[in-house]
Amino acid sequence: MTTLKLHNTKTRKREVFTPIDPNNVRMYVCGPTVYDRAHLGNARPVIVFDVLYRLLRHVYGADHVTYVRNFTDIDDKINARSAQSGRPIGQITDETTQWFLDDMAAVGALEPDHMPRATQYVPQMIAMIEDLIAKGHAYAAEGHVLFAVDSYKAYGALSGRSVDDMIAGARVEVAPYKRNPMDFVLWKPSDADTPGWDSPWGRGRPGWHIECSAMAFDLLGPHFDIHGGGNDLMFPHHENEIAQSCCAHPASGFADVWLHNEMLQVEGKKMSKSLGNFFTVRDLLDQGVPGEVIRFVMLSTHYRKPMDWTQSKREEAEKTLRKWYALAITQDAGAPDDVLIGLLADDLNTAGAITHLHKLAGAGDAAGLRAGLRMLGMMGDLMPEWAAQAAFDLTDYEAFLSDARVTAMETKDFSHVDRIKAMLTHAGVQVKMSKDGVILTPTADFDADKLEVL
RNA sequence: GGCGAGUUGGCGGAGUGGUUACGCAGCGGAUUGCAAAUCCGUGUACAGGAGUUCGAUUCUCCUACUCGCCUCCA
Repeated sequence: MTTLKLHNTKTRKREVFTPIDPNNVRMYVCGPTVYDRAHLGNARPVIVFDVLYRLLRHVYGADHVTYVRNFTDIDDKINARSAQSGRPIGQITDETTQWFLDDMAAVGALEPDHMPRATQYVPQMIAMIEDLIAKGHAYAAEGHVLFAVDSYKAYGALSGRSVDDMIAGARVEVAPYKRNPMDFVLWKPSDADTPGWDSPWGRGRPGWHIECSAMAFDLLGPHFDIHGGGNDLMFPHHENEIAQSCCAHPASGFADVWLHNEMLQVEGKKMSKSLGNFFTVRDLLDQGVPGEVIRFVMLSTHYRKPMDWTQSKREEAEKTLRKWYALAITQDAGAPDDVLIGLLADDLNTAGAITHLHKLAGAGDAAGLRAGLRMLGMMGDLMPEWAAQAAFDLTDYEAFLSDARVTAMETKDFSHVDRIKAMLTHAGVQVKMSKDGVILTPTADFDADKLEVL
């Protein structure tokens, strides 16, 4: 069996992965808060953990992996969006959830086995909060319930911070009802205009962190294998999840392995609305960037390194995929080879895997290339339309150019041929002329309108 | 200030205690009416300093720089 190694944030080491139960390898990844389109950065963890999901299924069997990714549909950002737009919350979250699923499918992500929504797990959250209060790890105050960080000695272990350091950092919300400034909210009261559920502490809504703890517990149990997410979630979200779950289920240990992907940048800078380089996955798709190109670019950088989205990477990825698909389509996929699996098993070396695909392509191994592409979640059973050679019927132009060329061969006057060629090139058509004839291929820049001058 | 990640050739990006990936671009050649495409060949790198070692880009320490988090942002 393949030995899987993963970099565990908890220990800051690359460790051999040993599943708790090889017949049911369990993974939880923090999903989106559904209030708007997913931006490109949101796609990174989805794609990274999708590769891990595929790898786990490959190693342990498709029926022996349980992957959970939640939808956070209770959140003050959603409430704010509703108040501002006047639209009902349910409408916003339903719509946004579907957008997310559509966009992630477009970048080749498989759907997880379970996609729980926070709104469906409020009773479990309340039960967990009650349990934490009963065990002395939480307290109710002024309609809130707060987690007492002093009650959990290991608080801060994941992110390497001590409570004292964090208080020294001083940017914590101080509230009169908090015993310790670092205590965080498990439950908070809702006014009449805010969504709320009845609870022992009055009508209110859960805090963000308890949502994930409760859903993970309900679907995966108190002790499971892998918990993933972006490294910006490490603190406070994941730290708080650990505190809640470990205190509610002291003997369990929660997740064995913590995986965090690095952030995404755009042309060397953090993506932000103020810099004007903010865009969504849908924006790219609408611009005609194929989902597989997005996926390819994402996978070309190791998940624990900052990944820079640039125009040149996008173009290079598209060029490479076109070339590979043309070769891979000629044969059915075999099984992915051991070298490729070995690379992925080594802490998800997707960049190394792509290099390996370059080698397979260079060797003309169509079946191997196709299997490798499939393993990485690219190229299904059919040639993707965007990469197909004949996206536009150029046969008339081929005949036209070919005739002109035959004439030119006799007259030795190639000026007419050169003019036609220049126009075709200008329209984004690749012109290949050889002894065998003329072949026209549309490129990424193909623009049919520019052909009309002919 | 605290915590963490990173710094590899023109660009992107792996990896390794000794033999200098890979892709793109470049250069040379084959081919071509000219090109393109293709094929063949080819140059350039491990932030700086100290240490460990027979030997370090790879291990340890220090410095510099970059980035992220410390505010319910993946």
